[in-house]
Amino acid sequence: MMSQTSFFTDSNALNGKPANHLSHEALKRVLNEQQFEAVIHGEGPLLILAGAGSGKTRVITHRIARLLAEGASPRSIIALTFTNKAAGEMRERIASLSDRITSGLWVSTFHSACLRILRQHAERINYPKDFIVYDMQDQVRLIKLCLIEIGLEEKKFPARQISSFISRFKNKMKGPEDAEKETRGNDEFIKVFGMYERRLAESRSMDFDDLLLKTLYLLRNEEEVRTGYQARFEHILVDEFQDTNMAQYEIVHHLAGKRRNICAVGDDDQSIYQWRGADITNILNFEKDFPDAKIVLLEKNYRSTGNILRGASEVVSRNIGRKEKKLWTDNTAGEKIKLYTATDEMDEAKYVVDQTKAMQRNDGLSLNDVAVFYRTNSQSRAIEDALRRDGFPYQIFGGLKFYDRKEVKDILAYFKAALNHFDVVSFKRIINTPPRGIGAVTIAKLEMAAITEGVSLSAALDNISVIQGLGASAREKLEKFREILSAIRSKVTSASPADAINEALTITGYMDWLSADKKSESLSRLENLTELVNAAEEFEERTGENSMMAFLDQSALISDADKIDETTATVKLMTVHISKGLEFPAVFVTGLEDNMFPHARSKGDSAQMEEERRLLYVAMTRAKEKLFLTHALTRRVFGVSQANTPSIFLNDIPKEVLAKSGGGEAVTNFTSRPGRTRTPALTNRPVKSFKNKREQGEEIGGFRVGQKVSHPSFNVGVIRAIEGAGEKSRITVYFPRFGEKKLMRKFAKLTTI
DNA sequence: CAAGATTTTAGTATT
DNA sequence: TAAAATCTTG
Repeated sequence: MMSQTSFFTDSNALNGKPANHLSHEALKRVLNEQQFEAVIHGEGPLLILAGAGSGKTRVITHRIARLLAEGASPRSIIALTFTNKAAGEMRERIASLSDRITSGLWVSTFHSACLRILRQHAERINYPKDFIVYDMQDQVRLIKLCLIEIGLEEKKFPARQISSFISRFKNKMKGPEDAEKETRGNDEFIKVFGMYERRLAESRSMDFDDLLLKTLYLLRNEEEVRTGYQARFEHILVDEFQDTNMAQYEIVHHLAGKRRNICAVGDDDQSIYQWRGADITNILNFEKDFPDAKIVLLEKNYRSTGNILRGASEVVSRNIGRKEKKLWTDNTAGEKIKLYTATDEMDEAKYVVDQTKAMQRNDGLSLNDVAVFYRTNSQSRAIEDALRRDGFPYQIFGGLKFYDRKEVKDILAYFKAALNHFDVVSFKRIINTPPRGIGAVTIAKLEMAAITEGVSLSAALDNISVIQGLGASAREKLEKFREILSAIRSKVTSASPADAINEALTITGYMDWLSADKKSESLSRLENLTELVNAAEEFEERTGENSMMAFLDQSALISDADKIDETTATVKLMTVHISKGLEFPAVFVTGLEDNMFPHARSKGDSAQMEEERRLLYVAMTRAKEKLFLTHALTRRVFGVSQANTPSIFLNDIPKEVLAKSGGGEAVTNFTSRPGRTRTPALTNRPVKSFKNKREQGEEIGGFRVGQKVSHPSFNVGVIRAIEGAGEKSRITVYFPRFGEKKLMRKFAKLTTI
């Protein structure tokens, strides 16, 4: 996928005589000087700063192949990536480069490597070997349970937000005690955090952060474990190092031990997950932690044309606090970057379709060569509609994951609850799903019994007589549920995952429940459940595993982006985040508007604005030959048509690499400036260049500047400005919670108050 | 208790 | 707009 064609075919051609193709001479032929140095570097820490498209995956894979050729045992090497997709790709390429048997070689994501370690040694930290992995949804559910128990309103303390706060602390290896010191005055949060950690442990479950933290704990405190892995892993390679968090860094450190054979590869300009706890200092401080580290800079870009590279570099160069680097390329300047001003999101989508059509016709591009990026998932709709209208097949990535779907999670929850009877979240999820007449009151009684008896909910259920004040019908219903759960339990051990799931659909009554419902939604849910059985079958075939636990583990750790289908020609639609690590001959980056990209929520925070900028850099550098940037003058957001000015980032693309089109009359407030003018990125300055701006107090069509208005979606706000009159007039309103919005009067349902 | 009505909310999501 | 959360009613 990230191949530089000539090299790739080269390595295939050499399959017959692999011993030679990893010699210095041979390597020199397929690698540039810096890549070569990185590949043959011997013992000791190595940091590879690899710009976009500079061939970092090739360096890692060649390095591993070379280590193997030099006689290193496969089991002495571990390569850590962030996605399953990256891991899979890497594994494949190593296999094609190396003639050695690579079994025993670990190429996996951080999380699956940790899970593997933990399944091995869980008992040392008082967890059963069959602990459950909680995904984000489970995590939020558990937090909700804590909120209820503490008596906090979810309104004031949104569980999702709390979960990300908690995660941020855990990412920095901090617990509730540390939070207490750092968030003085936020007693509620500390309370929830504390209870969450307790309940999680009581559930014998681990969230994603735990997978890292508990592994780290093992490595730190269990000498036998630590020395065991240190002895084994003589070489550690870490990809996307800029996106590691503190815990991951520590894990790498501990694994490396005294040998310190760490090879870290990354690019600070491509760090786009800081909002999730990625700690860019890991890469910026590598040299401080390893003063003797060999540092290799990969600055030659093989992917993009000169113009694309130039435009992208200028955008990211506005960031402060980055490692200065000068990406360059031998490639021709190529076509200019095209900038299209659309009237609205439909026009934007039409442009995408028209240009795609033209490229197919004139340049012989396959639909597989075309990708459309956007900042937020909701933007995909207009583009989907347009593609569908013209009969273009497309695939969409991101959004709701298969394993996150309600019906899939429901069924899997039965197995989690069956495997681990301490798992509260799963138990509560299924006790009345499908509805079987067990309501809040009955559950409360069951819970009460569990607490007074000091046992799990599941254990209390198995001993119904301990439940106080239970009516005859409630008892009967609980009894029935108990039977269902125990039937599932017996299937877990007696049947393969696919068969077990298939039978669970009947045993639980889920199938009947959905079939009885005539809504089309239920139909698609049924299809998803069939798909789940298929997925389990496929899993068994692929891995040779037939334990339910293994299937559950992968369901928690896998994502949809892993299954990009290359076989059928489709246009690929995805968020910019998902695009990282991919490349396409033709790329559209859409919605380049103020408040969309950069996103409204990032404004006023310089760190977040820098990340938005890097995000655009990542997006632009995915393109090999053709890059289209689009922005729309108005866009429907949450059902309201909103006028948007172009993204300020566009100002930073030199005009000599740009070709503008579209928009015509209305391109205001946007001038392309070459050179190094620094954009004031941080201020939410009022929109300039209003035509016919009204003075305070003057009334236009029932509205005047300074007036308070109410909006169905954005609540109460104050009118800042009114442009134009009649049908076309636009009103700029400041909403305290949503910021400044420029609304079309025609559409905005504003009422004066 | 559950279905239907109403209200609320709105980002990105490698694991 | 649309999905999810919450409230209302049978």
